[in-house]
Amino acid sequence: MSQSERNARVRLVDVARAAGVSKTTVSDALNGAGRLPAATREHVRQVARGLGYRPNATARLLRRGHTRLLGVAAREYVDTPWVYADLAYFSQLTTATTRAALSHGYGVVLLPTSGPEDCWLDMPLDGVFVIDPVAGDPMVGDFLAAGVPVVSDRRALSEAGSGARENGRWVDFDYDGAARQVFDHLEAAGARRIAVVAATATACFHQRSVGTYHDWCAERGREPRIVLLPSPGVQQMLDAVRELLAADVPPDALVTLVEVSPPLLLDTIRRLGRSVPDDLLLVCATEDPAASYTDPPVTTLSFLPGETARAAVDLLVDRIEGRAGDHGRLFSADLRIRSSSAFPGRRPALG
Amino acid sequence: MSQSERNARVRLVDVARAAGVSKTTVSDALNGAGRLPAATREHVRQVARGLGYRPNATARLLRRGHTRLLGVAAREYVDTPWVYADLAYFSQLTTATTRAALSHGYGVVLLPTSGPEDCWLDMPLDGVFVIDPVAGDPMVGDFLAAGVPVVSDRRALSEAGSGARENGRWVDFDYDGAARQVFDHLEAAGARRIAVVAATATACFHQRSVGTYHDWCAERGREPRIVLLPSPGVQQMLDAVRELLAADVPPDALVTLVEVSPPLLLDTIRRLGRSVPDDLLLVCATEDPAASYTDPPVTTLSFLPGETARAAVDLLVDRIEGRAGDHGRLFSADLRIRSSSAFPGRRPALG
DNA sequence: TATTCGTGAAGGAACGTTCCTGCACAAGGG
DNA sequence: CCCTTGTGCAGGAACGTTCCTTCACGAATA
Repeated sequence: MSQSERNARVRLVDVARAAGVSKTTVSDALNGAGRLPAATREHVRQVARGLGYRPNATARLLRRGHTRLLGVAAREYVDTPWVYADLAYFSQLTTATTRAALSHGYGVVLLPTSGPEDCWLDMPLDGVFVIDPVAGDPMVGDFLAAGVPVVSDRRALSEAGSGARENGRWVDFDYDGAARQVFDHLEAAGARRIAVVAATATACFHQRSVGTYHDWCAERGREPRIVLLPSPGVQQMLDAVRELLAADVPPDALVTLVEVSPPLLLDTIRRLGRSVPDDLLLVCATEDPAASYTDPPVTTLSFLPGETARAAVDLLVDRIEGRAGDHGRLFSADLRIRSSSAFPGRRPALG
Repeated sequence: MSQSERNARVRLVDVARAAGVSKTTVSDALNGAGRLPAATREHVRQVARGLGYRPNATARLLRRGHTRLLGVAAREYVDTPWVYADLAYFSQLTTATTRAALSHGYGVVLLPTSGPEDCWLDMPLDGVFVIDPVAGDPMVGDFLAAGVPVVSDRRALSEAGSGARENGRWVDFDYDGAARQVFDHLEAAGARRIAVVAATATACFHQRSVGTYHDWCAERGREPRIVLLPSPGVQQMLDAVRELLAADVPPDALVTLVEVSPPLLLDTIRRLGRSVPDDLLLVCATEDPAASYTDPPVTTLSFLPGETARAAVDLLVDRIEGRAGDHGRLFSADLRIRSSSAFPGRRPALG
């Protein structure tokens, strides 16, 4: 008795027995369905409340066929000692994804990026948003094969093959265009020796931006100046900047592709005896709102985590709920020009 | 035919039929259970692979009785237009929770903090971490009543009543002690006019710290100086600091309880013509690692999101998996003293 | 030769819901 | 008085697994 009492949750049939009705009646009464007189409905509810009945979520799910749960995984930095969510971009992306999902009535599951093979398939998901998949990502293929709708980038979906056309949707970025926008702007502002700080990750954003930078330099016969960080981290980042500025012919413009606190970077540059924008133009790829409150305000390149997440979730939910909709969305990064990247006298309109 | 073909996922029985065996055999073959000769096992696996069979996660869950899914909800800012996850503390807390959960083999669901009543009970969770519950929080009570183990703070659990002793575990903070530590430190460093910036949220950390500040001032016959922000936000925060420093008799120490970028705050103070720590001692409650890289480095009060999350998840998983374990953990905030809060000549040992 | 034993595999209950089908009964129309 | 219609509710299938029980059969033992 004490055994069954201890861990036996009260079920629908228990309520039915106690109320002297069938389980159909209980289910209908609690869900507001069926043809029941108010009296019966109320009576059943009383009994259910009295017994402390709570429906079993899993059983409901099985019956209903959907879980209203969306998975999110940032794959780019799989198997690194540090965690993607520590980066502002991913943090904002997951936050925005959560918000968007909730507005559609979906919960969000943060997925393991590593673990036993196929372990992600154990989660009862209605759809998945795979952020920055690695090349030939098995996760994308696994979910598509399991019939779970996926939003990821276009390349990953086409790699995954069959099932992708049916269940895959994509959200892509024009990384090349974004990088060129930055370099063109700096050149127009007078920069001739642009330096770039990026990370050596598999991060396709970094890889492609660095590639674009090489192309851009080659087209102009310039020498590329790049520092590649093995890992993100405040100290590594600042050290890289110190090293760059200590060169015999220091750069006259700096582009940071790795996340760094803009006011901190500005502070560091100041301590090195340089002045922004007089000695050095500065553009930061960052999501930190602090950039617009510094002196001078810092020009930023944002990858619009909020918009991206919203689009991804909309695409996913349309697919899940069987509505027609776009097959993908192409985003362009948002370059917000501020004083840190305009030489005095030729500042752009935007202060 | 095309209808059933289109959306009918291949099930265990389909594999069984195709392989000419029973579902038991298929289940055993795929799960490595039962007494099967290697030949049969391999044959079944071939057929399953050929049909593209993927087990249904929900059905498994129902059978197994557990989902290996943990819920996380930050309740403090329920029904505010902005989202808790935008704050560094909560962001780090959820990240750390995710990491800890994954290390135990659990996924994490970010829960809606608002929505139709009881909507959180629709999620198939093995346990829940309710961060900063509001007074008389229904979420804590609902989960406990549904037999779902909960980790939250001690007060919320005792309010929730029955079921709490059995299924509840707690993680508490010594807010009062932390606040006193800060004020005592500033007084020892020579401060006589301490100002505090906090938020008017239901945030128990802010409420209690402000209360402690009042007590602390009363004990010394000092006049409390407090600015309460209606909402967090970079602009509001900086405006509050400007207002404080513009007073006829400006404060000689500043304690910020709301999240703000330390280098940005320092920058703002500098632009107001004040110097840290000469004119103003500074202590920030923040999780931003940038604090130690500024000039001067900023004294911080951290609420140890990493440790808190790890402890909460350990407590939860112990309970779920039926292991004995602690009933709770009390944390004390981590005051890391740096140069920003030491008058020249009486700097503490820690640089 | 009759009995045990171990192996290989099938059948079916169970998990806890939802929902389709159907029955009994009362009221109303012909 | 019979047939229809509608109401109130019960029974049971289904969702797709896992796993307990049973069973057949060939080999080894008495």
